[in-house]
Amino acid sequence: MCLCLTVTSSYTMSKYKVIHWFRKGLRLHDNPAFLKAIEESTEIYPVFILDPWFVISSAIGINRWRFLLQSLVNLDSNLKLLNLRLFVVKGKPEIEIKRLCQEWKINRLTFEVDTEPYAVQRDKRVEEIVQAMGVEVIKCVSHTLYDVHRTVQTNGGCKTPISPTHEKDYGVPALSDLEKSETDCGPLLYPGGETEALDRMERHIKKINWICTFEKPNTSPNSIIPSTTVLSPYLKFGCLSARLFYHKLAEVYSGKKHSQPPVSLHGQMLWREFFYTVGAVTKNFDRMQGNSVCKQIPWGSNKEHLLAWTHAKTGYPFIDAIMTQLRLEGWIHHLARHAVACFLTRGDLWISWEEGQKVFEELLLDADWSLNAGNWMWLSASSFFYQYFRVYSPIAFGKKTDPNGDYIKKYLPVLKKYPAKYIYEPWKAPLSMQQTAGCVIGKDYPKPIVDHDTVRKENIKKMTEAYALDKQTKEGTKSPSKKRPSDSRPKSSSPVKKKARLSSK
DNA sequence: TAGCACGTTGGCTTT
DNA sequence: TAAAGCCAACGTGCT
Repeated sequence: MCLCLTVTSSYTMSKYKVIHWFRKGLRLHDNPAFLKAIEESTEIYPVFILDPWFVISSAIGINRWRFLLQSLVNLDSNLKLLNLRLFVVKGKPEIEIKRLCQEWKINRLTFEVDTEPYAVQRDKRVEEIVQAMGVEVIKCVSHTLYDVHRTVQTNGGCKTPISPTHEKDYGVPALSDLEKSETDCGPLLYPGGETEALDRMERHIKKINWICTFEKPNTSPNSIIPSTTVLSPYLKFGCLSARLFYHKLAEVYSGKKHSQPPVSLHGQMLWREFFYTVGAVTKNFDRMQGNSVCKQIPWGSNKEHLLAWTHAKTGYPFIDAIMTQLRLEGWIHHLARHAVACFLTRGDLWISWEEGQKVFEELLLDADWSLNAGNWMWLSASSFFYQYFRVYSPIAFGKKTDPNGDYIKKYLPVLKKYPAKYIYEPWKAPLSMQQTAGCVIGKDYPKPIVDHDTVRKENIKKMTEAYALDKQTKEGTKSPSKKRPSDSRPKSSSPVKKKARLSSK
């Protein structure tokens, strides 16, 4: 069901001149705010604003820029099928929306609610400005599924007034218009846009057995062909509706035996929901300090190590292959994210998860604010997950699903002649073998920047200390009246209870 | 002494 | 809230 909020309605007209402001939600299917926009409208201006806050920021990598622009091109194409056009505008949203409302004599503004902190502030400012101008604001905070064809049938009467200079004034820019270069992009494995999103979803939905038996922990982090759907970039930009996918899955499940949350595909959607929810209501969710759910851990700083991790030069082929795939292709498997995140933080390098979060924010096509912060806290055992003695081995973990190291050889071709025995630890190969393989460790490929066995033990000890200090600090800030005597607390619980508690999360 | 049963150790680890 | 628990390799002692 669509729950729309009409924020202000200063005067009533039977017909509206409407701006629908696209931000996320770059799609026509399951888009109630857009549907609202074309209801009762004589003129509709679908607008996307290239906010300098994003354009100037170096925090968005080239591959995600390409994905976004492709999504806009596709959105414009799909709008054309409805006799509509997209207007792409550069500038600060509060200024541009105000200008366009005046220029086009707009009396209704529609958009989809966005819960990220920057968006919340931005939207509040925009709303105040247009309300003062007597523009009705409609925000949709919950949705029903809408079929595009039904939308067309119901609303064939409205159109976008187009000037002959539309492309020049409001066309989707090319990467070069944003002073970014196509040649910096990696291979185009995941084209942006709603059309591709729906195609990709349908391709997976057809695999009934695969959907019904899907269990995330059993998928491979290092297969050459992705072992999961790679719908995440499309969900991040809203090229695909999360609810549409959820319902499609439910249709497949219906009447059949199927896997369950948290490991099923439905489970993955619920994890997304979980992080969005906690991210929306937790202050400073993307930082350690001032974040009520985050353990305070005295991370170190080592610029060289951070650079080595960021640029795939740690000397651990499994880690470096993952970081190479991330930079080149913009997507890595969830468990691969675990492996490199653990390595950067509590496992090996003892560097703050906030640094890793920044790198992922730049390089991931699916970089999603809430999920990124939440998962970094998870992996660094700063929140949600606390079993910090479970450290991923940069050597053993990948071997389970790729004993021959094909994944490593693909992304680190310098090691392609290494035998399977040494592919995860090439520094152990005899020098003669290194020479025969054409890759001498320390010369053609880095030596390991840390000794995993050593730092792992040191870091686990540091985590113990950090947890103890964190607990002490938290107890110190509690009011004494609420403090329970320690001997009244249950010392332990039965395995059954523990299990139940874990799975109820 | 091979072969087996069983205890110990070490390594690893999504939800 | 939070130093567990699984598994496989290895060791030991017995027949």
